Amino acid sequence: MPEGPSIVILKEAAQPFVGKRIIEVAGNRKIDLQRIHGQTVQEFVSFGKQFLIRLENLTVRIHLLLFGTYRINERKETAPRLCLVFDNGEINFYGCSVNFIAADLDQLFDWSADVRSDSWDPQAAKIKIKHHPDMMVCDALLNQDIFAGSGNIIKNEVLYRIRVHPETLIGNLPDSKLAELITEARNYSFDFLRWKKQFELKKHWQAHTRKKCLRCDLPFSKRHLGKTNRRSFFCINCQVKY
DNA sequence: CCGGTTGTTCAGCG
DNA sequence: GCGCTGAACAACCG
Repeated sequence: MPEGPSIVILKEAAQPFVGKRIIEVAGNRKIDLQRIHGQTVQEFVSFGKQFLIRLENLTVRIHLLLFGTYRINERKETAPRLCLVFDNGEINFYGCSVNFIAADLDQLFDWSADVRSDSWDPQAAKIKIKHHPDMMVCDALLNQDIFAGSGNIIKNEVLYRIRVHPETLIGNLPDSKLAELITEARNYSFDFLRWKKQFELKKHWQAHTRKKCLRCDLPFSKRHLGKTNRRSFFCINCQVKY
């Protein structure tokens, strides 16, 4: 479900509830959900993989993790972690983390790190990533402080596009390749969003879960790499280790 | 039917 | 206090 672009889709789907009052709250999350009963939705915000529901005096933060799902105006068999009912419908969240944030969102979130947002700042990303010369590029693309919203699919697709081996250290990456890395992290996020909306995301995968390289026809390597130890699909022939 | 995963946090350890 | 590891969470696909 949830790399950043999927959260953008959720935000768009939830728009009918902006300005609406929560007339009923339920869910199996072990916090006092009734705190938000009666509050009005000011706006829905996406930040990376997080979905924020900004209310009058606090914000609900939802993270769908690996398996989280949601339903709008319908319910699943299983009990929702959080259910919000409005006078024009309801939204249900399952298998996710739910927390309340009382702090100012601008203090908490670095909006410039969200690769998919208008606030994305590639120059800021360049400065941040250069602080980690010993970090592998595969870990950098999963670092939410630098590339908020980028996940394992985006990681694999971006590294294949720019022909860089996932174990390349940031400090060894030529400046031109670093620039490509930052540019393509954003580009692929937009492609991901467009394809996901058309229900054809998987069709466009060139690296993720693929068995062989489209460029040279050699078998892909599939290994768990980096400190994040996540699946990497890559071509040792076409992707250069700097 | 089982194994694996588009993710993150936290406890426990050395 | 640090970094590392593994567990926990929980749903769906192949």
